Amino acid sequence: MTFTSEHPPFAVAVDLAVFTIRDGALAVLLVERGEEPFRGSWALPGGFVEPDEDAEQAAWRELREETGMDRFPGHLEQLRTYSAPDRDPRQRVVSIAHVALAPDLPEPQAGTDAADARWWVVDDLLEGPDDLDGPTLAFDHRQILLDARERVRAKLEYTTLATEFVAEPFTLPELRRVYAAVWGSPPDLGNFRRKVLGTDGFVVPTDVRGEATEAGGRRALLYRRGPATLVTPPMVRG
Amino acid sequence: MTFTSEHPPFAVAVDLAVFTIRDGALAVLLVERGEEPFRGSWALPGGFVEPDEDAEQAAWRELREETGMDRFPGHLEQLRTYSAPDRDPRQRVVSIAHVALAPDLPEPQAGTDAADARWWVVDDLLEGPDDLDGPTLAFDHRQILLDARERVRAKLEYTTLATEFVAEPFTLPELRRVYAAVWGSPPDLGNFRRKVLGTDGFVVPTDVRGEATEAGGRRALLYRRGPATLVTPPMVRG
DNA sequence: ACAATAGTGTCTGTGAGACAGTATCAA
DNA sequence: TTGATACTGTCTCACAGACACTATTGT
Repeated sequence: MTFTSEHPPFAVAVDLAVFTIRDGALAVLLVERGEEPFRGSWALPGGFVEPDEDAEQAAWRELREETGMDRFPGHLEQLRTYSAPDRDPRQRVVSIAHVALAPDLPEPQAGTDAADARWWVVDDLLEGPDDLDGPTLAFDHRQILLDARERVRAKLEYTTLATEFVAEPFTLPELRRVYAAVWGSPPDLGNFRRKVLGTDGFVVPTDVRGEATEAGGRRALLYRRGPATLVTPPMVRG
Repeated sequence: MTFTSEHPPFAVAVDLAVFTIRDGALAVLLVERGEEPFRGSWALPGGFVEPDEDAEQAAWRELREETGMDRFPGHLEQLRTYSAPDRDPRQRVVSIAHVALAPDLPEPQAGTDAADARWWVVDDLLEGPDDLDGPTLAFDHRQILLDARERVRAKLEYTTLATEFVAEPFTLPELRRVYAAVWGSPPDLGNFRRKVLGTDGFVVPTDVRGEATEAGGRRALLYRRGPATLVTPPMVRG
């Protein structure tokens, strides 16, 4: 590996697929671009990596900026890096994409360089013959979003990551609705409870029951996240 | 995401953890650095991404250069990107690390900028109280190697990737030795056969038996790789 | 009482773990 | 014939799938 300073300059960015559950559906945060290229298009939030930070720090910083929160209350992990030479028409930009999960967040603030920002139902962006209900995404962000969704779907199978989608304390029916939203159909009720409660450290019970809903029905017990991170053997997608 | 050309220049590199099975052990290709920094240290092979290629193309190119083969005969995938600001003392270098798997390869050629290149037993580099038998790796390559090994270990559980470690045609005992090398102990013989042969498209039988060994013993049937890529439910690490 | 939601119990099949036994080879 | 290696069979247990049943709430 020879280094000479004639190597071409790259810009290095992070892009974020920030997921939450809204109204029973998996939703992702998009920003409307206020600058060329793709002005007016919707894109994943992101930004350039600064000289004194690594990609993860840059991702946390963008997360705080885009959501307007001091401390983003969810999970963040690197997804993969996208590096096609022509992925940005301006110059060579390599993007280190990340996935973030959070409990239902408030409507986001439009950042300084975004015209607008809002949550979109992921299926409206990715499904259907012609992505009926959603806009076309800027850059290669459709591919990033596809990869990010698949990462989340897969990780719900063998990790306890689903708990990052609910605010503490939470009920098991709430947690089950996370799986329903991400996988498209709910896991069997009894088997789901058996798996979650049988996995040591997945959730820890409180002695408090949740609020009554207007429809009536038994009030569910509240839980908090446990220390476990892996589920073995994995759950299987319904 | 605002773009202005004052964003600092990064160099973008690919680094490769190239694995093979040699003498029943998982081995990785390292090069001895002929340039500063870390001159004389051992490092993962790699190089800078050129203006007209993406990271994967750069990785394939490096793979051909380092192994001296026209067409590298194995599997390649992106691992993750390492971006600590001080990971290279010369300037800001972001490295998109990759994992490659191949059947037993010839001794490599030292490249133009490497003093030497050879295979190392991975456990000699990573295990033991003070990495007894191996050198200290340059840059953050010890961490990359740790992550790469874990990726390979995990992927043997739920994919058919093990077949990339053996040349076609191969026997089931050979394939089993791959698992033994990567996981540290061999899976149960009978259960292993049941799983591999019971997974549709994992391997396809030929009607030929392998060569006799000098120790004698029954000659094993030869197989080729099948079209399947996933193993469900996964194998579990012994 | 009834509807709605939370939670329990149980039957059954699949498949992994463990390991004993059989087949085929060279010397 | 012996030792070495390849291959088959089987018993058992854990656990997921399916689904019926009970419990607790509001109206």
